[in-house]
Amino acid sequence: MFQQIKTMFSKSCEYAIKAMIFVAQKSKEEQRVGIKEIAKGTDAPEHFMAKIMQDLSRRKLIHSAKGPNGGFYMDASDLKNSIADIVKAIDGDTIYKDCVLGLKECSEKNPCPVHFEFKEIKKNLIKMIENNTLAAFNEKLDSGKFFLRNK
Amino acid sequence: MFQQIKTMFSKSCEYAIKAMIFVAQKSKEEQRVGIKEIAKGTDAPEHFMAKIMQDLSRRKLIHSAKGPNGGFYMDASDLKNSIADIVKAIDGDTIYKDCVLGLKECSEKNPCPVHFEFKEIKKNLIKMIENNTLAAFNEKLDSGKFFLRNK
DNA sequence: ATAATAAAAGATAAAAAACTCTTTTATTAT
DNA sequence: ATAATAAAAGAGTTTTTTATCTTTTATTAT
Repeated sequence: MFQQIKTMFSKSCEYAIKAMIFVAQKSKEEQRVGIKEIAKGTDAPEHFMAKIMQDLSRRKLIHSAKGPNGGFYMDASDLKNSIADIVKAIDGDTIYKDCVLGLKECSEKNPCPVHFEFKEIKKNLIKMIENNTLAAFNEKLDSGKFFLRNK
Repeated sequence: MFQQIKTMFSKSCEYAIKAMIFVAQKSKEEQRVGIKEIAKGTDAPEHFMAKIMQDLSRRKLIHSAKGPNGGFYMDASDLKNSIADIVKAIDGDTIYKDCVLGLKECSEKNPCPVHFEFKEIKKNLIKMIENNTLAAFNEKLDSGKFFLRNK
């Protein structure tokens, strides 16, 4: 079988997380960031990223302004959003409820064979994405220690 | 955005894990299991599952025999395979090396912003899927305590 | 040898995800 | 008011994944 890529999140979600971190950093100095700059800065296809930004905007995870000097930006409360909030907005909350084997009725009382094995993993994953807010990233991300582009 | 499903593994991989567990259980009493029975027992589309079984067979994770009384079966060494082996066979080993944000060059020295956050999670996930062999499941899976069908 | 069985392989179709291009709407500055 | 700017929205296309259907090959039992 030749699936090249199978990552934890969808491509859209990967782009969304990158974009949010990118804009978060620029938002420190009250800058608005245009879609072209976001696409370049995250190495994502511009028009595809535009769609994702629309989604994020519609879901109130980010602010936007049309017209000259317009673009995307974040206020203090936007920076409180976590990776989990972004994932929920783009990929939905299936990561919270869905069985790893895709079973609809999988539960504590009616578990699939791998249910209990994955329970802890998922708990840690969820805790992590909930605890990591954009504000927290902003503190960590200082000059050249991390990167968002595909080199 | 309206992706209904975004699970850890691909659909093919979910089916593969279910099928392997299903056949593993039947293999205790030297039974061979036909593709129809596997599809029914795991609530998967028959012809699609057939393709997956071919993959698993080609990759030597399971044995098969054509003709009357033929079907899929496992020997003792097949039962030593872990969930990780199945995942690697179907979804590839991207879970081992790929960056959560899809960056090709992400590494310890050149990390994406979420690299270190996800490092532990992935380590635990990998440990878990490697430690859970089919043989181990066979011991755990006793009468009606777990299920594989979508009810 | 022949018929029946069951997996393997091939070829195609449908659905979802990823990506692109064009038009519209809102805002700002002149 | 007008032109320029930039996001929003609409309408595609392409690629990948999932699923189905048909033909071939191997094996067994008669």
